[in-house]
Amino acid sequence: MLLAVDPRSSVPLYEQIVGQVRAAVAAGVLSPGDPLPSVRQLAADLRINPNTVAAAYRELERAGLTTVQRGQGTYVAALSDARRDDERARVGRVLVARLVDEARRLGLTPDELRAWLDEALAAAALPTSA
Amino acid sequence: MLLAVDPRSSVPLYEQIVGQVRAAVAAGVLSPGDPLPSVRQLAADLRINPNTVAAAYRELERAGLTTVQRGQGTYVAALSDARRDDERARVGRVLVARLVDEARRLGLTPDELRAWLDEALAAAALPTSA
Amino acid sequence: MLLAVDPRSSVPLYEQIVGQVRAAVAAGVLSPGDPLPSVRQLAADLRINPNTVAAAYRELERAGLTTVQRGQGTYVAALSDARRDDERARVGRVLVARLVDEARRLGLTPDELRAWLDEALAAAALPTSA
Amino acid sequence: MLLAVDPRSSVPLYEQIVGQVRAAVAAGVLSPGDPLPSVRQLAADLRINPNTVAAAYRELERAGLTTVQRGQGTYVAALSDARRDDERARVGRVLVARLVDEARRLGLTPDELRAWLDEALAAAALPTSA
DNA sequence: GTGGTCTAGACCACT
DNA sequence: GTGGTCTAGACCACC
Repeated sequence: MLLAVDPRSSVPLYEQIVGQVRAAVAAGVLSPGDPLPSVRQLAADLRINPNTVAAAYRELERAGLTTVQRGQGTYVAALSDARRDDERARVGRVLVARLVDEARRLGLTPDELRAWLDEALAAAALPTSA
Repeated sequence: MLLAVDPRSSVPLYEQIVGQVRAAVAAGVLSPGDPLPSVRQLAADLRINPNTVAAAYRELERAGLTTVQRGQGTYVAALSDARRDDERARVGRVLVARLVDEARRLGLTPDELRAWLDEALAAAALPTSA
Repeated sequence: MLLAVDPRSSVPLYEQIVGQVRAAVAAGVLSPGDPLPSVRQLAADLRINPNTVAAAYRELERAGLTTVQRGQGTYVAALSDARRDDERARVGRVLVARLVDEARRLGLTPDELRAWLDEALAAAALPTSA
Repeated sequence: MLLAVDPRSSVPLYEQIVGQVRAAVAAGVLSPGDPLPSVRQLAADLRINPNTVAAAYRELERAGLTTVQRGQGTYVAALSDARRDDERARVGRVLVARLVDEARRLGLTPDELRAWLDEALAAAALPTSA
């Protein structure tokens, strides 16, 4: 099971799905031509309404990340390298924005966030360049 | 005028107010015992609905940043103690660690993360110092 | 009443609404800051389900043609001149595509279409340049 | 191979087939009495579902372009008479007039319309001559 | 079987 | 009051 949703999150279910597919495409977990689960199948797996899955798939299709073969199913679209980099950046920005949003609620300061980020990066030993 | 809101922001008006009061307290612009403007006064100044200001004040009170003197008004509460700061830092580090963890899976670089963080902080207009 | 839909058309109701708002914005009938009818009001006027109107408004908002003021309503967004020209071209292309689509079903040829277009343009005496 | 289809086009497969047969008849590539490939043969050639081919043949038969000899196959019908051409032209002119009418309201120029028409014709791959 | 559209009705957050 | 989300269930075109 590639996808999972948290019904208690304040993030809408369909946005959770969109975000996870976006992330999977950006990370290369999903490649062009790969099929997505059918609307009904995914809805059954996630125990949510098919319309909710359909809303997520519609958004992915409009964003150009998937193509729909009528009567066949939904597939990951071919993306140019530049487009895929855009996706990667987009997903990254969303992750960071989520952090900042939560930090705002907690009253954390930018300096604290930057310091903690440097700490965590050092600990995780991420590659220093793309 | 200490406070200002942007009605077109996606951040709820009442959270904008909460965040700015939080920042003012953290920055020492507002000190324990200082009065906040009355709900009606602030609503008139910001040209927003008094209910919205009241919602913000309610959240501040719940968060322990202010105390309400019935019939008198709202005042900045005594600052939370050092233990509360520790807790804040712990939560913050967890949030940042989660971001770094997800970023690693996506192959994002530290430089990208730092740049996006600065972007998001600028957009959110968080207080610039503790 | 600015908007009208044809329930017998094969074009989805929500796309009819989107198309008409797009056209109204491109033609300057709707200007930045103008309010759109509320979702419920328009649904009642058109005698369709509010969800259908909401789907149209959601698409307009994602396309950047409208801004939503939470709790207030939906308004036409400010557009750059370039963006507005893009809209105009987009609407024009949609109109032409609709013609070509119908022509395809009828088995009309490109030469016929071009000849009839020239005829109709001469009859209508459209301005010869923008 | 006379026919080819694009499974990723938004034009239904069966309509692609119908349009191509129509074009072939109009262009004289197919003459009255000529046989069409069998449903199964064409489906195999195009690697699509025989039901889809059958749907296309059904529409051609309904449109009067082909006749079905039970147990024998499908053949191109005798061409429709001059009156049918007149009717076609009448409908075509109405469609074009509608476009020009709407274009005038939007302030579109003849040059733009002609350019977009050429674009759309190229994209739709209509037959290039009657 | 696939996805697409629409209706109906519910609940929510925000103003 | 406003729009946003979700469920349930229907019907459709296409393969």
